[in-house]
Amino acid sequence: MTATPGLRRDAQANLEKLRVAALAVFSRRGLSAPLEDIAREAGVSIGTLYNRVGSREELIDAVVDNLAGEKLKALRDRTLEAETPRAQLETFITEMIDLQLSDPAMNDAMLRRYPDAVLLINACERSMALGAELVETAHVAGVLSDEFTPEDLMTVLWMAGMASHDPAAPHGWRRVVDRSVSAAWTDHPNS
Amino acid sequence: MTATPGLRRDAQANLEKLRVAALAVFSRRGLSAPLEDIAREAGVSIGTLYNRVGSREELIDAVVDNLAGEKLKALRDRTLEAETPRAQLETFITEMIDLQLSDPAMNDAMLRRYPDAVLLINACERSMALGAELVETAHVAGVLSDEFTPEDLMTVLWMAGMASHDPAAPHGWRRVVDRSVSAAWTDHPNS
DNA sequence: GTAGAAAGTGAGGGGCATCTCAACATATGC
DNA sequence: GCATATGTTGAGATGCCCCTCACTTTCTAC
Repeated sequence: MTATPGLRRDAQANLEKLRVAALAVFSRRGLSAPLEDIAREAGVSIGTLYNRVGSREELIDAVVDNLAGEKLKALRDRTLEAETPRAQLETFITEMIDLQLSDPAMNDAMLRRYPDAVLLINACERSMALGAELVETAHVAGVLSDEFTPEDLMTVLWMAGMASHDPAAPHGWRRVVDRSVSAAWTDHPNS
Repeated sequence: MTATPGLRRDAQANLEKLRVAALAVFSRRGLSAPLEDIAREAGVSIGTLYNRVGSREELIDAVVDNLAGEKLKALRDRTLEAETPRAQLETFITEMIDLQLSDPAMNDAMLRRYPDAVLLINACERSMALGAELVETAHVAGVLSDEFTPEDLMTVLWMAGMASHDPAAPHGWRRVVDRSVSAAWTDHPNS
């Protein structure tokens, strides 16, 4: 993809193998998976991993597009397709939670573990900014209580993230999350 | 306290020193504090710690009364002093959250880390059973929506626990927690 | 071809915590 | 007193994971 110039051909290839492996391992086991596993899956030594990417954070950033970027972009698109401010915010929330549920890496991302993975954090911030906009739009449209702030949205998503991969979380966490949002609507479902 | 018979006098004393140290360290740093630190604080070697108590879980259970039992009992008492079902449940919730906020060990306990610390888990279960009763009493009294189940209470407390010692938690988590409860009342504050 | 720069390798060192065990100490019963 | 069962000790083994670096291999430009 992004041919890094001044990199020997084998190094380039290894970097690519590492990207592929990192993507697979991160997606399966989350962003805290042992780097040794990624090197092994790439068919490369741990030393090479460190030669190519200086740290876990850089490795994350090297795969951020496939890891999170695309998914968040798709989420944004589907969100903006919705017709009403309410439907938009609802789409945003449910899809974000689904993402967290289905993808341990996305979950780690949204929870800001690895705050030094700059590109990843940026991608998350952008999504959160969209979320905040949707909240404000809903306020202006008069369909969402002013009591429900953008920060409340962050909280609700944070909670979903924490719950979604904790076996000790109460089974009914989703009820509470859903209700926290649905209680804030001030309209009938189609405005 | 509980003189364990068939234990030599010095061993008995060391066990007591370990209890004291464990209580202090757990309270300060949570139930996952290194056992070496507890041994050091007790003025005893790590080997002795393992001789006296076979594992972290047993050590937790050995101090469970002072660690959680008393506090939970006090909480129960203050809860039952309240005059109305609503006031009782409110007391229970706010005091439980305060406990989690102020005491890392209580937090670990309520979150069921260390599920093998049997006595600790029992103590927590008892508190949770009280919470569930209060919810049901409030239902019967007609002051709490039937939509708010005992499991919702667990969820809310779990969430508070997760948030209270996570620096990455959104600042406004308490808003959402409080609202999840207050939205469920069906009366005016004094029934 | 070949030299020399670039890259690959993986054993090993470091951190952190758990847990063990052979050598050493002491309380207790006779 | 003294034998001995009972305790204590702490260095070191184990388990994870991170990261480095002296040595080997491979590319590539000439």
